[in-house]
Amino acid sequence: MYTIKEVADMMDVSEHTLRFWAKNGFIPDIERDRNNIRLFSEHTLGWVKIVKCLRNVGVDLKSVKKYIDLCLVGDSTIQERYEIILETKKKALEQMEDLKKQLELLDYKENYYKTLIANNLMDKYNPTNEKQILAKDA
Amino acid sequence: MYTIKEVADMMDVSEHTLRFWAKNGFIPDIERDRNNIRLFSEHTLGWVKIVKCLRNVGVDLKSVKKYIDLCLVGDSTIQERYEIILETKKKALEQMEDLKKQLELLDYKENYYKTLIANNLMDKYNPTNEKQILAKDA
DNA sequence: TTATTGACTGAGAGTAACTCTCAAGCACTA
DNA sequence: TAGTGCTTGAGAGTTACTCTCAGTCAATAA
Repeated sequence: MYTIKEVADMMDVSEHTLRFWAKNGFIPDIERDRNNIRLFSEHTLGWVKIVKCLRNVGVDLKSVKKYIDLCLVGDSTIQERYEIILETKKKALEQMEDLKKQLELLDYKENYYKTLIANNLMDKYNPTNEKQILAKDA
Repeated sequence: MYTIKEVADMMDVSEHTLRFWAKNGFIPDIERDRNNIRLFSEHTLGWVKIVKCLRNVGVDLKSVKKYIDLCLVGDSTIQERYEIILETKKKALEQMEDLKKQLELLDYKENYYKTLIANNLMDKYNPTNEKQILAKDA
Protein backbone atom coordinates (compact mmCIF):
# COMPACT_ATOMS: atom_id res chain seq x y z
CA MET A 1 0.00 0.00 0.00
CA TYR A 2 1.32 3.42 -0.97
CA THR A 3 0.60 6.94 0.25
CA ILE A 4 -0.38 9.63 -2.19
CA LYS A 5 3.12 11.07 -2.00
CA GLU A 6 4.74 7.75 -2.89
CA VAL A 7 2.41 7.32 -5.83
CA ALA A 8 3.08 10.90 -6.94
CA ASP A 9 6.83 10.21 -6.96
CA MET A 10 6.57 6.78 -8.56
CA MET A 11 4.20 7.83 -11.31
CA ASP A 12 5.41 11.36 -11.86
CA VAL A 13 1.98 12.85 -11.28
CA SER A 14 1.47 15.59 -8.68
CA GLU A 15 -0.38 14.88 -5.45
CA HIS A 16 -2.82 17.62 -6.39
CA THR A 17 -3.58 15.92 -9.65
CA LEU A 18 -4.00 12.53 -7.98
CA ARG A 19 -6.49 14.04 -5.52
CA PHE A 20 -8.26 15.77 -8.37
CA TRP A 21 -8.51 12.51 -10.31
CA ALA A 22 -9.59 10.61 -7.22
CA LYS A 23 -12.29 13.12 -6.32
CA ASN A 24 -13.73 12.99 -9.80
CA GLY A 25 -13.94 9.24 -10.13
CA PHE A 26 -10.92 8.54 -12.32
CA ILE A 27 -9.32 6.32 -9.71
CA PRO A 28 -11.89 3.97 -8.15
CA ASP A 29 -11.35 1.80 -5.09
CA ILE A 30 -8.97 3.98 -3.12
CA GLU A 31 -8.88 2.73 0.43
CA ARG A 32 -8.34 4.89 3.53
CA ASP A 33 -6.66 4.15 6.82
CA ARG A 34 -8.18 4.94 10.23
CA ASN A 35 -7.00 8.55 9.83
CA ASN A 36 -8.76 8.94 6.51
CA ILE A 37 -5.48 8.86 4.62
CA ARG A 38 -5.60 7.45 1.10
CA LEU A 39 -3.88 4.11 0.56
CA PHE A 40 -3.12 3.05 -3.00
CA SER A 41 -2.94 -0.67 -3.69
CA GLU A 42 -1.24 -2.27 -6.69
CA HIS A 43 -4.68 -2.62 -8.15
CA THR A 44 -5.32 1.09 -7.72
CA LEU A 45 -2.00 1.89 -9.37
CA GLY A 46 -3.37 0.18 -12.47
CA TRP A 47 -6.07 2.84 -12.66
CA VAL A 48 -3.56 5.62 -12.18
CA LYS A 49 -1.43 4.12 -14.93
CA ILE A 50 -4.18 4.00 -17.50
CA VAL A 51 -5.52 7.47 -16.63
CA LYS A 52 -2.02 8.89 -16.95
CA CYS A 53 -1.52 7.07 -20.22
CA LEU A 54 -4.75 8.33 -21.73
CA ARG A 55 -4.12 11.89 -20.56
CA ASN A 56 -0.55 11.87 -21.89
CA VAL A 57 -1.88 10.91 -25.27
CA GLY A 58 -4.26 13.87 -25.12
CA VAL A 59 -7.55 12.11 -24.35
CA ASP A 60 -9.77 14.59 -22.52
CA LEU A 61 -11.05 13.85 -19.04
CA LYS A 62 -14.60 13.32 -20.24
CA SER A 63 -13.46 10.48 -22.47
CA VAL A 64 -11.17 9.09 -19.80
CA LYS A 65 -14.17 9.02 -17.46
CA LYS A 66 -16.17 7.18 -20.07
CA TYR A 67 -13.47 4.52 -20.36
CA ILE A 68 -13.16 4.12 -16.59
CA ASP A 69 -16.92 3.85 -16.21
CA LEU A 70 -17.02 1.21 -18.94
CA CYS A 71 -14.41 -0.78 -17.05
CA LEU A 72 -16.54 -0.60 -13.94
CA VAL A 73 -19.62 -1.82 -15.76
CA GLY A 74 -17.84 -5.07 -16.60
CA ASP A 75 -17.73 -7.65 -19.33
CA SER A 76 -20.46 -6.27 -21.53
CA THR A 77 -18.29 -3.28 -22.45
CA ILE A 78 -15.19 -5.09 -23.61
CA GLN A 79 -15.79 -4.46 -27.29
CA GLU A 80 -16.37 -0.76 -26.68
CA ARG A 81 -13.24 -0.48 -24.54
CA TYR A 82 -11.25 -2.25 -27.21
CA GLU A 83 -12.35 0.34 -29.75
CA ILE A 84 -11.42 3.19 -27.43
CA ILE A 85 -7.94 1.71 -27.02
CA LEU A 86 -7.55 1.38 -30.79
CA GLU A 87 -8.68 4.96 -31.29
CA THR A 88 -6.27 6.14 -28.62
CA LYS A 89 -3.41 4.23 -30.19
CA LYS A 90 -4.14 5.97 -33.46
CA LYS A 91 -3.96 9.34 -31.71
CA ALA A 92 -0.69 8.39 -30.08
CA LEU A 93 0.86 7.36 -33.39
CA GLU A 94 -0.27 10.62 -34.98
CA GLN A 95 1.41 12.47 -32.16
CA MET A 96 4.60 10.55 -32.82
CA GLU A 97 4.54 11.66 -36.44
CA ASP A 98 3.90 15.22 -35.37
CA LEU A 99 6.76 15.16 -32.89
CA LYS A 100 9.07 13.82 -35.57
CA LYS A 101 8.17 16.75 -37.82
CA GLN A 102 8.77 19.25 -35.05
CA LEU A 103 12.12 17.61 -34.38
CA GLU A 104 13.09 18.14 -38.01
CA LEU A 105 12.47 21.85 -37.65
CA LEU A 106 14.38 21.93 -34.37
CA ASP A 107 17.28 20.06 -35.99
CA TYR A 108 17.28 22.55 -38.78
CA LYS A 109 17.33 25.49 -36.38
CA GLU A 110 20.07 23.85 -34.36
CA ASN A 111 22.28 23.53 -37.40
CA TYR A 112 21.44 27.00 -38.56
CA TYR A 113 22.48 28.56 -35.26
CA LYS A 114 25.47 26.27 -34.98
CA THR A 115 26.73 27.42 -38.34
CA LEU A 116 26.11 31.05 -37.47
CA ILE A 117 28.02 30.71 -34.25
CA ALA A 118 30.88 28.80 -35.88
CA ASN A 119 31.25 31.36 -38.63
CA ASN A 120 30.32 34.29 -36.47
CA LEU A 121 27.75 35.19 -39.07
CA MET A 122 24.68 37.39 -38.72
CA ASP A 123 21.03 36.71 -39.40
CA LYS A 124 19.99 40.31 -39.37
CA TYR A 125 17.70 40.14 -42.35
CA ASN A 126 16.18 36.80 -41.63
CA PRO A 127 15.02 36.40 -38.03
CA THR A 128 12.90 33.34 -38.68
CA ASN A 129 15.29 31.75 -41.17
CA GLU A 130 12.29 31.71 -43.43
CA LYS A 131 13.99 31.35 -46.76
CA GLN A 132 16.11 28.42 -45.71
CA ILE A 133 13.20 26.58 -44.15
CA LEU A 134 11.02 26.99 -47.19
CA ALA A 135 13.86 26.07 -49.49
CA LYS A 136 14.30 22.92 -47.50
CA ASP A 137 10.59 22.17 -47.39
CA ALA A 138 10.17 22.81 -51.07
CA MET B 1 -0.08 36.49 -49.05
CA TYR B 2 -2.55 34.35 -47.13
CA THR B 3 -5.67 35.14 -45.14
CA ILE B 4 -5.99 33.93 -41.59
CA LYS B 5 -8.32 31.17 -42.75
CA GLU B 6 -5.83 29.90 -45.31
CA VAL B 7 -3.08 29.87 -42.72
CA ALA B 8 -5.35 28.10 -40.25
CA ASP B 9 -6.04 25.35 -42.80
CA MET B 10 -2.45 25.07 -43.99
CA MET B 11 -0.92 24.96 -40.54
CA ASP B 12 -3.67 23.14 -38.71
CA VAL B 13 -4.02 25.88 -36.11
CA SER B 14 -7.40 27.48 -35.44
CA GLU B 15 -8.13 31.04 -36.54
CA HIS B 16 -8.88 31.85 -32.92
CA THR B 17 -5.48 30.65 -31.85
CA LEU B 18 -3.74 32.56 -34.64
CA ARG B 19 -5.50 35.75 -33.56
CA PHE B 20 -4.60 35.02 -29.97
CA TRP B 21 -0.96 34.51 -30.90
CA ALA B 22 -0.92 37.58 -33.10
CA LYS B 23 -2.49 39.80 -30.46
CA ASN B 24 0.07 38.72 -27.89
CA GLY B 25 3.16 39.25 -29.98
CA PHE B 26 3.97 35.68 -31.00
CA ILE B 27 3.63 36.45 -34.68
CA PRO B 28 5.36 39.73 -35.54
CA ASP B 29 5.09 41.60 -38.82
CA ILE B 30 1.55 40.70 -39.80
CA GLU B 31 0.45 43.09 -42.52
CA ARG B 32 -3.11 44.28 -43.09
CA ASP B 33 -4.99 45.17 -46.25
CA ARG B 34 -7.04 48.37 -46.69
CA ASN B 35 -9.93 46.68 -44.84
CA ASN B 36 -7.76 45.87 -41.86
CA ILE B 37 -7.68 42.19 -42.76
CA ARG B 38 -4.57 40.27 -41.71
CA LEU B 39 -2.29 39.15 -44.54
CA PHE B 40 0.31 36.49 -43.78
CA SER B 41 3.47 36.51 -45.89
CA GLU B 42 5.82 33.54 -46.30
CA HIS B 43 8.04 35.29 -43.80
CA THR B 44 5.19 35.48 -41.30
CA LEU B 45 4.46 31.79 -41.81
CA GLY B 46 7.95 31.14 -40.48
CA TRP B 47 6.92 32.64 -37.18
CA VAL B 48 3.74 30.62 -37.08
CA LYS B 49 5.74 27.50 -37.79
CA ILE B 50 8.21 27.99 -34.95
CA VAL B 51 5.50 29.02 -32.47
CA LYS B 52 3.48 25.97 -33.38
CA CYS B 53 6.55 23.79 -33.10
CA LEU B 54 7.50 25.08 -29.67
CA ARG B 55 3.93 24.80 -28.39
CA ASN B 56 3.55 21.26 -29.72
CA VAL B 57 6.63 20.27 -27.81
CA GLY B 58 5.08 21.73 -24.67
CA VAL B 59 7.02 24.97 -24.32
CA ASP B 60 4.81 27.43 -22.45
CA LEU B 61 3.82 30.72 -24.01
CA LYS B 62 6.02 32.74 -21.72
CA SER B 63 9.09 30.90 -22.98
CA VAL B 64 7.89 31.07 -26.57
CA LYS B 65 7.58 34.83 -26.13
CA LYS B 66 11.11 34.96 -24.83
CA TYR B 67 12.42 33.14 -27.88
CA ILE B 68 10.47 35.35 -30.28
CA ASP B 69 11.68 38.49 -28.55
CA LEU B 70 15.27 37.23 -28.71
CA CYS B 71 14.85 36.73 -32.45
CA LEU B 72 13.64 40.29 -32.77
CA VAL B 73 16.59 41.67 -30.85
CA GLY B 74 18.96 40.28 -33.47
CA ASP B 75 22.44 38.86 -33.76
CA SER B 76 23.52 39.32 -30.18
CA THR B 77 21.08 36.67 -29.03
CA ILE B 78 22.10 33.84 -31.33
CA GLN B 79 23.90 31.88 -28.64
CA GLU B 80 20.95 32.12 -26.29
CA ARG B 81 18.51 31.07 -28.99
CA TYR B 82 20.73 28.14 -29.84
CA GLU B 83 20.56 26.97 -26.25
CA ILE B 84 16.79 27.30 -26.19
CA ILE B 85 16.55 25.16 -29.29
CA LEU B 86 18.82 22.52 -27.75
CA GLU B 87 16.76 22.53 -24.59
CA THR B 88 13.57 22.22 -26.58
CA LYS B 89 14.98 19.34 -28.60
CA LYS B 90 15.75 17.56 -25.37
CA LYS B 91 12.17 18.01 -24.23
CA ALA B 92 10.88 16.72 -27.54
CA LEU B 93 13.04 13.60 -27.32
CA GLU B 94 11.82 12.96 -23.78
CA GLN B 95 8.28 13.21 -25.02
CA MET B 96 9.07 10.66 -27.69
CA GLU B 97 10.26 8.24 -25.04
CA ASP B 98 7.18 8.89 -22.98
CA LEU B 99 4.88 8.33 -25.92
CA LYS B 100 6.64 5.06 -26.68
CA LYS B 101 5.99 3.89 -23.13
CA GLN B 102 2.33 4.83 -23.33
CA LEU B 103 2.10 2.97 -26.62
CA GLU B 104 3.43 -0.16 -24.94
CA LEU B 105 0.61 -0.02 -22.41
CA LEU B 106 -1.93 0.61 -25.16
CA ASP B 107 -0.54 -2.32 -27.15
CA TYR B 108 -0.85 -4.48 -24.10
CA LYS B 109 -4.45 -3.42 -23.53
CA GLU B 110 -5.24 -3.97 -27.18
CA ASN B 111 -3.99 -7.54 -27.05
CA TYR B 112 -5.70 -8.16 -23.77
CA TYR B 113 -9.08 -7.09 -25.10
CA LYS B 114 -8.49 -8.82 -28.41
CA THR B 115 -7.85 -12.09 -26.63
CA LEU B 116 -10.89 -11.62 -24.43
CA ILE B 117 -13.06 -10.96 -27.43
CA ALA B 118 -11.62 -13.87 -29.40
CA ASN B 119 -12.12 -16.30 -26.54
CA ASN B 120 -15.28 -14.69 -25.31
CA LEU B 121 -13.70 -14.55 -21.89
CA MET B 122 -14.55 -12.33 -18.95
CA ASP B 123 -12.48 -9.88 -16.95
CA LYS B 124 -14.88 -9.60 -14.09
CA TYR B 125 -12.34 -9.75 -11.32
CA ASN B 126 -9.73 -7.63 -12.96
CA PRO B 127 -11.08 -4.43 -14.45
CA THR B 128 -7.71 -2.74 -14.89
CA ASN B 129 -5.85 -5.87 -15.98
CA GLU B 130 -3.56 -4.99 -13.15
CA LYS B 131 -2.05 -8.39 -12.53
CA GLN B 132 -1.07 -8.93 -16.12
CA ILE B 133 0.43 -5.49 -16.49
CA LEU B 134 2.48 -5.85 -13.37
CA ALA B 135 3.53 -9.34 -14.33
CA LYS B 136 4.76 -7.96 -17.60
CA ASP B 137 6.49 -4.98 -16.00
CA ALA B 138 8.08 -7.10 -13.33
C1' DT C 1 3.78 17.07 29.04
C1' DT C 2 3.78 20.29 25.91
C1' DA C 3 5.23 21.90 21.56
C1' DT C 4 6.29 21.62 17.09
C1' DT C 5 7.02 19.21 12.92
C1' DG C 6 5.30 17.18 8.96
C1' DA C 7 1.99 14.57 6.17
C1' DC C 8 -2.46 14.65 5.16
C1' DT C 9 -7.44 16.52 4.49
C1' DG C 10 -11.34 19.19 1.65
C1' DA C 11 -12.83 23.46 -0.20
C1' DG C 12 -12.17 26.68 -3.16
C1' DA C 13 -9.45 30.36 -5.58
C1' DG C 14 -6.15 31.04 -9.36
C1' DT C 15 -3.91 30.03 -13.88
C1' DA C 16 -2.61 28.85 -18.80
C1' DA C 17 -3.95 28.57 -23.12
C1' DC C 18 -7.04 28.35 -25.59
C1' DT C 19 -12.07 28.33 -27.43
C1' DC C 20 -16.23 30.31 -28.27
C1' DT C 21 -19.82 33.98 -28.74
C1' DC C 22 -21.16 38.19 -30.27
C1' DA C 23 -22.08 42.50 -32.57
C1' DA C 24 -20.33 45.09 -36.24
C1' DG C 25 -17.85 46.13 -40.78
C1' DC C 26 -17.13 45.32 -45.51
C1' DA C 27 -17.55 43.09 -50.25
C1' DC C 28 -19.50 40.33 -53.44
C1' DT C 29 -23.67 38.22 -55.68
C1' DA C 30 -28.70 37.42 -57.15
C1' DT D 1 -30.67 46.15 -52.01
C1' DA D 2 -30.98 42.48 -49.47
C1' DG D 3 -28.61 38.67 -48.23
C1' DT D 4 -24.46 35.75 -47.67
C1' DG D 5 -20.04 35.13 -46.17
C1' DC D 6 -15.81 36.37 -44.30
C1' DT D 7 -13.52 39.31 -41.34
C1' DT D 8 -12.73 42.18 -37.00
C1' DG D 9 -11.94 43.04 -31.61
C1' DA D 10 -13.67 42.45 -27.10
C1' DG D 11 -14.66 39.63 -23.77
C1' DA D 12 -16.90 35.55 -21.59
C1' DG D 13 -16.38 30.53 -20.95
C1' DT D 14 -13.85 26.05 -20.59
C1' DT D 15 -10.51 22.45 -19.41
C1' DA D 16 -7.45 20.52 -16.51
C1' DC D 17 -4.96 21.34 -13.59
C1' DT D 18 -2.24 24.01 -9.75
C1' DC D 19 -1.99 26.35 -5.67
C1' DT D 20 -3.40 28.28 -1.10
C1' DC D 21 -5.34 27.77 3.15
C1' DA D 22 -7.17 26.48 7.45
C1' DG D 23 -7.55 22.48 9.97
C1' DT D 24 -6.75 17.35 11.70
C1' DC D 25 -3.78 13.98 13.40
C1' DA D 26 0.41 11.31 14.95
C1' DA D 27 5.03 11.18 16.12
C1' DT D 28 9.13 13.10 17.77
C1' DA D 29 11.93 16.70 20.53
C1' DA D 30 12.50 19.41 24.80
